[in-house]
Amino acid sequence: MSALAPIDRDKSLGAHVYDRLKRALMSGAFQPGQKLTVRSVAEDLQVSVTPAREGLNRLIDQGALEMPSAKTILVPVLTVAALKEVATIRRSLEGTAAELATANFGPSDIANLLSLQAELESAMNSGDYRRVLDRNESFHFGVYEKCGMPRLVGLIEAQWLRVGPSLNMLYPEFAVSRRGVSNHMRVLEGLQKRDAQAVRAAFEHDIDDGYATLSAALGKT
Amino acid sequence: MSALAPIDRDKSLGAHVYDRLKRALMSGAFQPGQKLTVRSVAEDLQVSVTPAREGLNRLIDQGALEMPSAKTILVPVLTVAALKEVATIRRSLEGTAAELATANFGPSDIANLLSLQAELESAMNSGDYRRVLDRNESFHFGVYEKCGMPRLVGLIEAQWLRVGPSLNMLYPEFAVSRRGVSNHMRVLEGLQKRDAQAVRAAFEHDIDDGYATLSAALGKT
DNA sequence: TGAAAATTTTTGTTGCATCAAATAACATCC
DNA sequence: GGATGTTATTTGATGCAACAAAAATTTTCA
Repeated sequence: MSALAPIDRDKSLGAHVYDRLKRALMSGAFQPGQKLTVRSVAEDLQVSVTPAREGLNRLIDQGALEMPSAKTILVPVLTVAALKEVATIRRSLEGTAAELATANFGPSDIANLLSLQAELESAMNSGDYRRVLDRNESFHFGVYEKCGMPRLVGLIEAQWLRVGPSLNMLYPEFAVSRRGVSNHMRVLEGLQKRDAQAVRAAFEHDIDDGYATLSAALGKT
Repeated sequence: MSALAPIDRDKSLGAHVYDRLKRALMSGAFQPGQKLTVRSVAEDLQVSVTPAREGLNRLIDQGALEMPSAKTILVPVLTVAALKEVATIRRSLEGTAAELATANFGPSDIANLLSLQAELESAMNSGDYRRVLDRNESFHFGVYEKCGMPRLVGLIEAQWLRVGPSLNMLYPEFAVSRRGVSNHMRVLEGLQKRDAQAVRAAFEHDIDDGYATLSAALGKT
């Protein structure tokens, strides 16, 4: 667990632990199946066990970590069934967020997305898969956040957190899939035409493609 | 907070606290706006502050409780904006769960729902609003749980928990609305015909009706 | 009388020792 | 050798005292 560094203390330590673990999870610092312990996290982050346990429990609550038995905390290994369920939830939630966000998009917002997409493609061309994943995330949430429903966006984040670790582990196979590019293009077109249904459809398609790719990669494990 | 009684100790105390608070919230034991404290919950449930705090924080995490400042925990007062957001999320999630559940329904499952609905209507006729709410909840989750996606059902539960306290406060005005009956009827018809889209539509309609009623009642506060 | 300041009380957070249970390591036996 | 029983270690949970900050209360003063 030395993939973590000490944190600075201003607000709640438990919240800090949660944030740091979340980022570590999304950036692929932990392997699926890896065991975490309250004490090791506490030591790495230089806090006592109480806030460490709080951060871990929050992640367990939202399904970003697993506790198969009373004394073991694991980074989840994504099963095909779990992936399918997350994909189903994501389709509902992200489709809705995207649909609602469309009306709130102005030219400058679209310009921001365009530059994000450009960065994504350049990262893809240079084989920088980690940056591909990062820009992809920014693109998606750049749209969702404009729906003006923070609780909805929070739920979506929780779903991403469940797939994050496995996604990172498989990212060369995943990020190399170029179908995502055309889906994002259709998002941008829909946004420009203010066609909410088209935007929703593009995101749903993107999620379906990602699900298929990940599902196939998972089967080979 | 004397609306709570001591709990028995077998599994995790924090989990128990969470369960008890959840039930208390859904059954209307707390008023929206009411202040909760770690110590009072700990005392009522006869546990130390650590598991009490854990249970409270879990509820805060999923939005069933609020923490407007660093030292105050509140039962949320539902704003119109929050209600609208919850209704949007519920439409997505519950619509999807209902749609997916349809294929898994057999005759005995439908019979169970029918008797639940009969109990609901008899409770409504006798003016037992609390029982109306209870049977309504059982009806909804009786369908959703058959979709075979526990994570999805968990997300739905979290949404109900957000509306629960305010729902209970207003339940005479809310439960008296008879539009729910015809929506449930359409659910049952759709289930019998195995028409997933009809079932989804019926639930979405039910949620919309509930939103409208609650929204109106909320405005009068 | 009423607003501002000072004081007391309340409150969530944190660190840590302790506990019981689960896990791991090891030895034993057939 | 492999299964089984035994011991040692690790681990999450819990209770509790101490702390700093926020709230509530009281006092002060114009």
